[in-house]
Amino acid sequence: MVQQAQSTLGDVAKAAGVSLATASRVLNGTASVGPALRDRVKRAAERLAYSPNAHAQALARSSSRTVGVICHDVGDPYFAGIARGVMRAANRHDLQVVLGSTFRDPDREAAYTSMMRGHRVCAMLLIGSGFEDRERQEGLRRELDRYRATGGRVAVISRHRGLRADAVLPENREGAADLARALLGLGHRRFAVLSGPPLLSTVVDRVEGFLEALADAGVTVEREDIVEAPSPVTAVTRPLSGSSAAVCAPPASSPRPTSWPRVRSRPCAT
Amino acid sequence: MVQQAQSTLGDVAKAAGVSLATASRVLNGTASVGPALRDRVKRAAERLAYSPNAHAQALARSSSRTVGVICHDVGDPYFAGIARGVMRAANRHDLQVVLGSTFRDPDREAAYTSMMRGHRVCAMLLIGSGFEDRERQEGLRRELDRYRATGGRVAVISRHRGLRADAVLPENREGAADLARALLGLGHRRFAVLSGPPLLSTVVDRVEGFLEALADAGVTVEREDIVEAPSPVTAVTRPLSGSSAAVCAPPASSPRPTSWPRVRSRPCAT
DNA sequence: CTGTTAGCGCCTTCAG
DNA sequence: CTGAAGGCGCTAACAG
Repeated sequence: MVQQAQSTLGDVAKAAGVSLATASRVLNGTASVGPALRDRVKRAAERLAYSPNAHAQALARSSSRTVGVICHDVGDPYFAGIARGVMRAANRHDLQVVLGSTFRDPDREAAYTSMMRGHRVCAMLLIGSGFEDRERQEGLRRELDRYRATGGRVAVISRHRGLRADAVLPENREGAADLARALLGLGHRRFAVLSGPPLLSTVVDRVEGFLEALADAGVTVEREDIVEAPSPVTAVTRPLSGSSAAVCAPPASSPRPTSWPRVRSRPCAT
Repeated sequence: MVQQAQSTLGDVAKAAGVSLATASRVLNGTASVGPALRDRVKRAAERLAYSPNAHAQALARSSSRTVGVICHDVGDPYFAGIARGVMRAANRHDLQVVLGSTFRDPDREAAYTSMMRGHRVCAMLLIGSGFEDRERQEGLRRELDRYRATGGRVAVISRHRGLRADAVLPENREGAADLARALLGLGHRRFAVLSGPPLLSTVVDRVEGFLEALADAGVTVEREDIVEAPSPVTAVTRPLSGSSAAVCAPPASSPRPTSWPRVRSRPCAT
């Protein structure tokens, strides 16, 4: 099979015997064009199997209707569920979506953000726990600030540490504290904590909230009774989210108890 | 906050006191540049928070490392799982992914394919059952053929009807037939079929396979005993895949029995 | 209404 | 090793 070249607007215009501008106009409905010409253009476009080059358009218009979505892992039901909502919204608003799965690698996350900045996405959505990594976190903040400085919008879910952005935040710390208090109320006094990888902020938050609430009641947990699962639990049919092994908060992907998680929506001052 | 303009390669070049070409070269590592200039360019780029415009690049290079993925619904564990694998592969090969969820709307599917053609993705992946719709199916075929004619690669999962493309195909018909025979072997003689929406090819295939196997044994199913769930079953915590209500094949998202599904991988002659 | 003409931001020969 | 210039495909003023 021969690799034909994609036909361009110029080709269409020529084939229709009109100017480039006219062709562009009818194909975009930008301005009214005589029925005769319009018809010829449309016919030519169809005949040449014309498909407007989105890059050229984006460049010429210097804008594009695409948003970037970055999550830890679309395969995770938690993220998949959110992604689903994003896709529905995208459909509704006729937006394109470029997706990134970091697989919980902070470097990959950084790579994605800059790649999306390069793509000039009009908005960026970061979903999932941040990382406990001073330097990288700082780098991310800078990158996002640059992005916002040139008109980009960024929103985050479940991460807040030093990111100036619209955010929806599950109250991990509070939720874990509630759990601790509930357990205390039941009369328990000795605890062990099975937590997730401590490089995830959400994990740290939950453990801290849990321990603090205990501490307030004069209960302490032995260091050795806090065990950290090095990575998401995968010994199940479907991978669970990063912190699913944390006993101090239900897995994000489990059915949401009536009162959990409490979510705080924090708009970002522009 | 003021909406600053993104700085361009030109800006960087000017700030570094070099030509556009040189700036381009150091930023792309395309050719060797004197250490002095190289340093000035890099510094300028950093200072200006330069981010190469991907669209401009794609246009100039007339190529881009992005692939398109279209599925029925990323929120569905079945598709989420596949998407996960796609993302991993994309990461490995440094490919960008633009994602589409059709929510089982054939029109939206068509919109996505042409949108991705416009984006000049280097490959397109269609995941999930096709639709039983002569006309639309034909339209899709034409669109994909045009895409392939200009160098595009297309692969499909779980759909075959008249699409010339690399494919991995679960053997719905055969699997359903197997099930029927197994049931017959158990001594059953009266059947009812709870199936999915009949506009999905996979559903039709399964039902047909099931009924045919029964027919071969001289067993028929009353028309009224074949009930079609109009849409995917959603009365569960997580949405199941389109055909999950079909009794003649396990839901795609359920743990895979040792011997199911049988998958056929059909490479596409180029 | 229709055509001409600049760019959009970057890459890439082609000379020097 | 470095710079100048043409072009990628399309849009958006401007003139007719």
